[in-house]
Amino acid sequence: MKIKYELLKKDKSTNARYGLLHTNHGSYETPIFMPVGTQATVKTLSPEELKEVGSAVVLANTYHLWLRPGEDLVAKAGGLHPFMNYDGPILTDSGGFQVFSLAKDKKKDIVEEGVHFKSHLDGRKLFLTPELSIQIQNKLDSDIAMSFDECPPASADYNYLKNSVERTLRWAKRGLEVHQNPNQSLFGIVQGGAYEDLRKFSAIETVKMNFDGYSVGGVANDGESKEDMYKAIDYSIPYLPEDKPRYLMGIGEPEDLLEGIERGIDMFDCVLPTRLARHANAFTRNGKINIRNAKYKEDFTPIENSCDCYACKHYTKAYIRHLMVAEETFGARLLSIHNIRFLIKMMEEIRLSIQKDTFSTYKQEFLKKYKDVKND
RNA sequence: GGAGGGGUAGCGAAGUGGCCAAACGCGGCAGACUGUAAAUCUGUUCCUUCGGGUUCGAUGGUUCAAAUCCAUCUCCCUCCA
Repeated sequence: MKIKYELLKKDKSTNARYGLLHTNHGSYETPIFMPVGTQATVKTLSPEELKEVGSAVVLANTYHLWLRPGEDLVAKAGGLHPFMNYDGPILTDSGGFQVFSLAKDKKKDIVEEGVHFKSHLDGRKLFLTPELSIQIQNKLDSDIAMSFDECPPASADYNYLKNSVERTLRWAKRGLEVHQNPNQSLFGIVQGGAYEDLRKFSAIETVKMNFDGYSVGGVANDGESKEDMYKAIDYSIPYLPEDKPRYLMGIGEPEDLLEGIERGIDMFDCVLPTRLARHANAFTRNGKINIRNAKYKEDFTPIENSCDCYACKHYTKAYIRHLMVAEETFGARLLSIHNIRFLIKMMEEIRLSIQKDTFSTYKQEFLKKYKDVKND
């Protein structure tokens, strides 16, 4: 069975919407934040811990699992769900982003057929095509597969983007044609940088192919300004159908989640909560803090008194700081739990506010506090 | 008592006449991170009113110039007695 999106409530004053995402592994409210587990694990967290923080969908990555351990091995295990012991929904990214991020300063050769590039593991030559990406994802047996798109750098000019958008459309079609897994949904990806006509064209043409959901891509590239990101969303959303989920790829700063939701996004994924955790940063209602800072040395209070996560219920900043300074992995785990819980709790509150038509107020008040931040 | 080796920034450790306020590592202090080649990377780390000032165990000397050469003292390590 494919996923199904059920729109339950539209915010009165913004494009924010509240809905339900029905999957083969449960139904979940949207907007939703999805943690990233590139190599079939959300770094440092067990599936049980993911559940405990209220997480539902997790991401895994086609490129990485293709290279290691290989999609056939995962298929032998019965697919990603049994392989990683996760019974919630799994979304696989297509590898399009890796072509961009791994080969940033190196040789890569994007041709009509696909992309030639080198393995980050052993340097051997690889050739990834839209068909191969989809076939791998079929075998991985994720709930949601992503089209293989080209993720152009933020510096790409109009002409490059125009060609890229057109090629991404052809790739989307090719992927759709070979997609076979009846239990797996497939999303199309809208590209086009911050250009209104390109985003519009990309959205309209992608929607014509009738995917199970649509995402706005190319917004988490380095060098991309927030303004361009918001434009990319604004220019894409009007052409996306209301009865399908909209997914903003790679975005996870609290401010950006609010901006995305306000513009009509339902799904987000981001490595930020887990990466920041490993780098000793914690989200708080007043902004991010670096728990390694000397000022927390003797701070025997939780990261946040108001937080209901395992880390905040049982551990102090002084202790977590000690763990991070001593490079103990438990520190990264506690911070990952907290950071994911922070974003998920935020989404819970946002969903409630949309239902009560108070999203705008919620956003305003959240940002007001979140900005007090760095002047403490 | 004898022979040898050595004392360099918070620690370890290069440097053995000028390019040395002194490599590098660690530690310290900060910062970055948005579809994870990231438990990674970057900056900074004698004092300063940014002109400069004071450093390489101590003191004195040689030299235009000393962490680097000489003398004395002092402390540490190894071996022999």
